[in-house]
Amino acid sequence: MSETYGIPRPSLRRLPIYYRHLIEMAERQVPYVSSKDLGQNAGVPASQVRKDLSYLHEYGRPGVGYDTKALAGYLEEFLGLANDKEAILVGVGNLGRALTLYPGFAQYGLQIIALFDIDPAKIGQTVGDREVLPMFKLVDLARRLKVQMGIITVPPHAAQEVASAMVSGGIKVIWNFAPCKLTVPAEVLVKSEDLAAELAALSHHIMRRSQVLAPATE
Amino acid sequence: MSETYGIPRPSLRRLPIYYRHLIEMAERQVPYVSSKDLGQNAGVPASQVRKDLSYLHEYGRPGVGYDTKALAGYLEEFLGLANDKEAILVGVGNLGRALTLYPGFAQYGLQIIALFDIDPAKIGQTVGDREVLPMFKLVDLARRLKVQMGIITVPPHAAQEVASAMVSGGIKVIWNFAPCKLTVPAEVLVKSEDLAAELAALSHHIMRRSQVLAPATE
DNA sequence: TATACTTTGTGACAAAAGTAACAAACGTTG
DNA sequence: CAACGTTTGTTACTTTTGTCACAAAGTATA
Ligand SMILES: NC(=O)c1ccc[n+]([C@@H]2O[C@H](COP(=O)([O-])OP(=O)(O)OC[C@H]3O[C@@H](n4cnc5c(N)ncnc54)[C@H](O)[C@@H]3O)[C@@H](O)[C@H]2O)c1
Ligand SMILES: NC(=O)c1ccc[n+]([C@@H]2O[C@H](COP(=O)([O-])OP(=O)(O)OC[C@H]3O[C@@H](n4cnc5c(N)ncnc54)[C@H](O)[C@@H]3O)[C@@H](O)[C@H]2O)c1
Repeated sequence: MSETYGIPRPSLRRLPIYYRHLIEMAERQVPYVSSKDLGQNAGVPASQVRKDLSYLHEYGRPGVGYDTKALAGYLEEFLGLANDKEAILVGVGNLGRALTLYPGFAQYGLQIIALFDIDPAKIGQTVGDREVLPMFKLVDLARRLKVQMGIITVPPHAAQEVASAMVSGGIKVIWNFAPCKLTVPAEVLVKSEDLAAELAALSHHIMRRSQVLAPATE
Repeated sequence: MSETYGIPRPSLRRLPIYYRHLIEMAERQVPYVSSKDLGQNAGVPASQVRKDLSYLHEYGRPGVGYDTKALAGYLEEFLGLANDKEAILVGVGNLGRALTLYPGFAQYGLQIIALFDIDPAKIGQTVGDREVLPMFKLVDLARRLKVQMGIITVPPHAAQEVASAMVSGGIKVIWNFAPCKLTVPAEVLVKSEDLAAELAALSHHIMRRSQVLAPATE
């Protein structure tokens, strides 16, 4: 069962897309949004949208659509976007810096409250108001501040040790950008973002595409 | 049918993970790798690995496993990782810079051959040996060099116009990091990496987790 | 060679996800 | 208010994906 307290995983992952469209529509003062609308924006059929929303228990009005603000508010609550979520980020390299400086995450309630690195040259530097701290402070800080999320942007060979430190610090959710497998206790959730793997899958498409399109002899 | 020339999409996306483990094992001179091994590394059951590999037509040896180098080589060919794929990247901000400077993509055959931005302050700058070019050069350059992939790392409000320019330049595959929907002709493949949406889905888990774990009264 | 292990490939089955269809609900228009 | 178009919630169905189980194929050992 890949369910997550009642809602299938693929549905859950579509909700933020709907949410984003609703916010946009709310800004434009559009009072109602239809499943057709939401579907076109998300690239899924309207029936899919209705099914996804039926897992939640917020209802729309036949002939009209969904109340824009009400549904946006409900999704915000369901996804916990209004709740503040505090995170630490380890590995202040190019990617870590980009994630730290990205303002979009704050709109979803994420606060990156501390940065860590092993490189003495980086420790003490400031990135977006936050100072880069040495690794030995990680476990204690995470524990003291009850940090909810850990973001890993170190090279893969260092990722496991960072993950273990986060676990020691009581962190229960890890967002991992290093291309490797992490071993953690069962109660810890690891979500990996493997961009290189996505690229490799895309690479296959590019090949097949040029094969199909180039020798147009047939 | 979400098949991709015979192989289901989820299987295709697991292949790079297997590939990575095989490369590691090859470096350690391990001659054979079993489906159990591959599965543990990828976080899927061994039967899943065998099924995925059965879509390709490279076979393993019962009682032994898969020939490490042979399978790695076959996956490399199947995924087209050895083929050079030329890409342009538009939007040399924090994320664009990180992607440009990341050496890992080159291992998968990706060459980012040109950078573009609209900001006069960035045009002419150099990022990892590549000069940032003005937007008006995009279409012509893409067409002349038969660029295969476009990478979009501009703010969402600018993404559609960039995508359209890429299409005009004959680009057939777009890797989009802006959190928005892109409308392109059917023959163009868009793969979107929506990190904020992933975060929002994670946010839901964090909420549910703290609810389940904190009030342990029941 | 016989026997005791491993491990593969696959076909049958189970679960999950997506699609389509439609009655019921609603608004609008004349 | 009746007729018509729109849109919902849900059910039934199809397709896709994942899991399991096992015969067959291989290795190792005595
Ligand atoms: N940059 C990208 O576009 C990109 C794309 C895909 C994947 N990734 C992955 O993301 C991760 C980070 O990539 P990057 O480009 O930012 O790398 P980077 O080399 O720029 O940064 C890595 C940082 O981690 C620090 N670090 C190394 N070992 C550490 C340790 N044991 N503890 C704490 N800090 C440590 C380094 O000092 C450095 O600051 C890598 O795993 C990479 O494979 C990056
Ligand atoms: N940085 C992150 O961690 C992160 C995370 C999730 C999503 N994103 C998305 O990735 C994209 C880039 O993020 P970023 O943090 O690098 O932003 P950024 O503001 O640092 O960089 C954006 C760049 O795009 C350029 N640009 C703007 N309009 C343009 C146009 N019309 N044509 C060409 N170039 C243009 C800007 O000059 C700037 O250099 C955004 O869409 C953002 O939402 C970023």
